[in-house]
Amino acid sequence: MTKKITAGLEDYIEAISNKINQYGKVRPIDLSKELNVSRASVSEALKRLSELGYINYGRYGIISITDLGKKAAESVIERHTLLHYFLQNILWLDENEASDNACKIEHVISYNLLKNLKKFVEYNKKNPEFSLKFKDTLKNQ
Amino acid sequence: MTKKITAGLEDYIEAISNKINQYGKVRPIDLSKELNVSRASVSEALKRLSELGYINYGRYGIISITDLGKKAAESVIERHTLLHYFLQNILWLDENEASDNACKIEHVISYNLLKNLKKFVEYNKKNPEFSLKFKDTLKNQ
DNA sequence: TAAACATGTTAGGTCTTACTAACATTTTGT
DNA sequence: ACAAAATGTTAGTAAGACCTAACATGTTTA
Repeated sequence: MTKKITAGLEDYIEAISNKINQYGKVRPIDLSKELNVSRASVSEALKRLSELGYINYGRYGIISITDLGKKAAESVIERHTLLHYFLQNILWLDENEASDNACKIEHVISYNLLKNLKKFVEYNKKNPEFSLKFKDTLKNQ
Repeated sequence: MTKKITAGLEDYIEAISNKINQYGKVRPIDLSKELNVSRASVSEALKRLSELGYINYGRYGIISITDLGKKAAESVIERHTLLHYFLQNILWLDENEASDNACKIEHVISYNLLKNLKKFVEYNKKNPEFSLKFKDTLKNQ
């Protein structure tokens, strides 16, 4: 199991990983915009993540993720993706609301909840009638 | 919609309400044990809740909940109960894990997530085959 | 290339939440 | 009733997360 990290730092490592995957790099300013925090806060978070061994970073240097950071990022992103799918395709929340809620819930769920939710989503994909009928009942209200 | 309150204070107001419902009263020491925090932390939290108008409380006085506090407590407890049910009877987590996860998720979900989850749980109660079959697939692994 | 602008860092605050240790008050037990 | 134990509060400290303002460095462009 990956070492513990605060919800706040999980948000940073998640955003860093996503930006690097999308654009090949991230700058502090991108994180500032993405996470709606000041450049100063980003600077502090990067320093902390770097001290904890999740990223490589130095004064004015480029940001890269370590293996430890990659594991952490994959773990958060897995939780996020799964929750987002569940919220959007089973509870039928709209895109934005699914995303917002996933961003918060992803930091607090246990491993077994993740495991069972994963199986639930799989089972639902194989047997989609239930959630589709549920969707219909939502409309007629 | 009830005014915003931090996750921490929500835990306190929830515990206060539960204890009063169970025993007719609460003392700081009960909250300290229930929430696994120091007596000092409870003291501070009670002061804050009282300043915010959620409880009536003064030095060495008895603790009672205001109408505002009752609304807040009902709101958290509703979320908790619903999540607990979902986690225990649809995702099939055991009692303790359902409870622990509900305690954390209850603080971060949106109103629409609550609303749809409520409907989902209702729908599931009327059509329980899906979750029962899902339960079987969990066993055979 | 040098000024203007964008971006990054640091310094110094604030707020919330928690802690321990010390002190105050209340309750219990003899 | 009074000492001992339990409970409640206050003071002082710390960590996390955020902020603004000032300063440092990099980049763009006239």
